[in-house]
Parts: sequence; C-alpha cells; structure tokens
Amino acid sequence: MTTIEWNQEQALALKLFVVMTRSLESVKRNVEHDIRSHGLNPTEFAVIELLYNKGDQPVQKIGEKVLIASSSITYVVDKLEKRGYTQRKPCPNDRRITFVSITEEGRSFMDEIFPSHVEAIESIMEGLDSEEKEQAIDLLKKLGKSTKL
Amino acid sequence: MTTIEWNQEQALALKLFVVMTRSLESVKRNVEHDIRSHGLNPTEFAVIELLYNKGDQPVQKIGEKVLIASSSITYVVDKLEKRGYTQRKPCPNDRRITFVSITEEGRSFMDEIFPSHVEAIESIMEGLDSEEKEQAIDLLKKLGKSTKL
DNA sequence: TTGATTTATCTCTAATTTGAGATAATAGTA
DNA sequence: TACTATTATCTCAAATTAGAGATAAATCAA
Repeated sequence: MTTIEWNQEQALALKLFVVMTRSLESVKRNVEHDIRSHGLNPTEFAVIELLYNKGDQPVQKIGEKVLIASSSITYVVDKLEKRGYTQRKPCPNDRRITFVSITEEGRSFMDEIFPSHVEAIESIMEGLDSEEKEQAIDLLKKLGKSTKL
Repeated sequence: MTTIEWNQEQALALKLFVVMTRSLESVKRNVEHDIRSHGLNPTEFAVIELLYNKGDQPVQKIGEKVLIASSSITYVVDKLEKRGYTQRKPCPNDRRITFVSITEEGRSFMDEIFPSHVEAIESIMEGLDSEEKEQAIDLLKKLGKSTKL
C-alpha cells in the first residue's frame, strides 16, 4: 500500500480514465455478446461491416479503419474468405494493391443480421436519453481530438 | 454499399458507440505510450499497479479487477516475477489460494515511475476542463451502470 | 467420516495480434 | 534508363490472451 497525494485535477483525470475504461468495457462486452451470437468475433465483424457499409477496401485501408496491423488483416480476411463472405480483387491500376470485397453471400448474411445488431446497440445505450447521448458524444469527441497520438 | 434508414435514436446510439471507441482508443494509445516507456506492457502495468495501490491479491482477484482470465494472470505474474517485481505467497488459512505480492524492488520501481504516469494521464486528459471531466464521468458512469452484462 | 460440490490455481492448446523482414510494384530523380 | 525510395501485402516467429480441463484444497450435507 502506498499513500501519495494527488492534486484535484490529477484525481479527476485518473477517475475519468478509469470510468471511460470500465464503461466502454461494459458496452463492448454487450456488443460483443451480440456479435458472437452471429458466429463472428469482433474483429471479423468490424471488417465485414466496413466492407458492407463502405464498399471495397484495400487491405491497408481496412487496417487503418479497424486499427489492426496489416498482418492481422491478412489473417482475418483469410478467415472471412474461407466462410465465403469476402473475396480479394487485384487493383487494375496498381498491382501492389489488393481490394477486399464482400461477396453476395456476405452481403445477404449482413442484410440478415445488421438490423438486429443496430437494435442491440440502441438497447445497450438506453441508459442515456437522447440529450445525454449528445452531451457524451460532444465531450468524448473533444477529448479525442485533443490527444497527441 | 447499402442504404438503410435508422431512426434518430439508433443513429445516436451508433454514433456514441463509435465516438466512445475512438476516443478511448486515442486515450489508451497515449497512456500505453507512457507505460511502454517504462518497459512494461499495459497488462503488466495494470497488475503491478493493483498490487502497489491495493496490496497483496489472490490470483483470482487480480483477474477480476484487471479483467483477464486466470490463466493469463499466471502468465503475466510469471513475467513480473522474473523481473523481480512480484512474488507469490501461499495463503496460510486456505492452501488453495496464492497471494501475489509486490517486492521491495517492484515497489521502488513504482515509486519511481508512478508520479510521472499520473502526470501523463493528467496531460492526456487536458482537452477537457474540470467541469467537463465531471460531466463525462457522470454520463459514463450512468451508461456503465445501465448495461446488462 | 464419506462423498459430492465448489473454489483457486495452473497446464496445455488454440486463437488472436503484433512486429520484423521478404517480396513485388510503383514513383521520383538524376 | 538506372537507381533509390516508397508503398502494399504477405510470411513467419513471437507475444499475448482466452478456454478447456487437471489438480488440489476446502466446504457442506448426510
């Protein structure tokens, strides 16, 4: 055990960090539960959702948006491909680039599960009313924008 | 590409989820950067910080508080032990239990780095003033409490 | 006391993720 | 053109994490 005094602002910053972490852990646990009920893990879902909602993407773009390393994208896309949900398409202009594209099978899978996924998120966020959600969005956006890395 | 209409509340819930995720990603990236500068990964730091601030803990308690599986705790504690930062102590009353305890070496390491870690978090959270931090804390607490899992 | 159940930790395997190169293609410049 | 630097993806090894049992100890009820 250690007793060290922090100033007010440090205590507040630490508390915010802990609360953000715990709160998002809870939310993610609930969202993940919904996703796994559809037979995907969160990363697989994030990738296929990106392709479903934003169209074909080069491997690297996927990595940037889902925030995982390109070597992991290769792994995840391989798994989605084995299920028949995605396919790779070479870029005609730049042969270094491989697009990843959702298949018809992947699309109809998402057509089937995505609406209930959105409902699940709506329900998970029910603890805040509309105004509170907007406040939280504004505060978190402001915080996110202010960070260095 | 798909065009589906969501109602207002669903759109807000989705946006909040995305903003929470992104914002905490940014914050964590910055916090992690500080932690790694001290030669630890975030999980190792979480465990040693728990022992430093809350005293000896049974393996399972560590898992509950840091939210990782007990098998992973074994792995992390093994690594901290190899560095000389922690040691295991059998529980005298209940021989099923093993306490993990911070060593003198671990304590003086934390004495050295913890103040600058707190300053780093204060600096990372500077984007919000005190009042905004308190608002964010209240909203996120409320959201976290309302979740099922 | 015995037997069944629960609890705590650990072992082992599999899944996931990262990071360091390897490879191949493109772009820029002399 | 030839050389260098950059870019995009992939391969491979290592680190991390979770999950399924194994083991040992404690608890509870008959």
